[in-house]
Amino acid sequence: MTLTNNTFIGEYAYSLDSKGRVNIPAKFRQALSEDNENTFVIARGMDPCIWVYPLSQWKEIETNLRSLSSLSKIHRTFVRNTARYASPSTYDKQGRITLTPSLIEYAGLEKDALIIGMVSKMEIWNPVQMDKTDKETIKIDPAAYDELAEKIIV
Amino acid sequence: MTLTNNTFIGEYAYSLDSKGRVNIPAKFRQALSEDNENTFVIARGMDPCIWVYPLSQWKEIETNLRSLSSLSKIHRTFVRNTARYASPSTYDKQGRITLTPSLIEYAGLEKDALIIGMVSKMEIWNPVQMDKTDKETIKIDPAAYDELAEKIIV
DNA sequence: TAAGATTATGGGTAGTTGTGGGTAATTTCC
DNA sequence: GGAAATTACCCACAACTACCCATAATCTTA
Repeated sequence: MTLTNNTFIGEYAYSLDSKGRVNIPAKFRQALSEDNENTFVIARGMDPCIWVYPLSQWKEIETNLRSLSSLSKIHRTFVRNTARYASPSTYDKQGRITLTPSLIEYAGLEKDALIIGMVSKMEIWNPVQMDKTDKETIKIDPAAYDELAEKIIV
Repeated sequence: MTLTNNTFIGEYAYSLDSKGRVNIPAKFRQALSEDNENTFVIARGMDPCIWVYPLSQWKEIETNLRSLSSLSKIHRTFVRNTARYASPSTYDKQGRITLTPSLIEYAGLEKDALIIGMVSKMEIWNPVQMDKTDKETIKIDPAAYDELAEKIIV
């Protein structure tokens, strides 16, 4: 099956092994374009989860970060928080990446890992935390949500 | 007969086999344009059913999703909810696509599957659920319904 | 109406994928 | 500089999925 380059959709349940490795879904690996050199960049998500970017996507973020001024405190803080916990990770012959202890702790990962395709990147969640976040979603303004749906969904 | 490209109308009754496969009506396969590479994208419908998009149609949705910002919580939630349950599925030599267990459960599918043409996409229903939903339709505001009908029907 | 083509459904098999663990190379720290 | 810990790379196996073939029912067409 042909997938769009560097596009990730779907949900996958995998497990984290004792060495801190998780599988990257085969479909996601196949979607990676050549210039990514089998490498992802893992970082803190805005939600309590890990964000996983294809290398090429992360490079664009780096370019954007470069353009921010070090004179502005809010810019400095933003750059620091973004760059600080980011780390490249190449997948092994079995298709697994190794997560850093710091990110595992941040996302509260234990045995189970839920990998979610977010189109331009993917997220790794503790399923328990994902459930909790799902339930909070109900509190989101339904009018704003519907408005979005109307714009996006065919 | 030649149908308009990527346009689906009519209703078909098929069965779901033990491997989670359903037939795509031959007419619908014939209506698919070449650039779809014999592939559909299945996703959660707004009603308790499965939505089936031609690949090209889904790509438009993906493009729209890409334009949303990860800094906005409601945008993130929307992207996640949309992409999470979506999955590409190419039909096999017999014209069947494989549904994911998650979507089968969501739509409450058992043995029978009702495939409904929705013009730009199709829907897969459990016939029992479809009946139930039909009966609830009566509760829809008849004035609003008529107003729509006047706009659309020649 | 009869023969051929197409369509719907079932099941087998080879290749792929997910998961665990082992070993060698590298790094860290005293 | 050497021991301990960490990391990167490799192999093995079980489970699953995609692909293939078979058959029966239906439709098409001459």
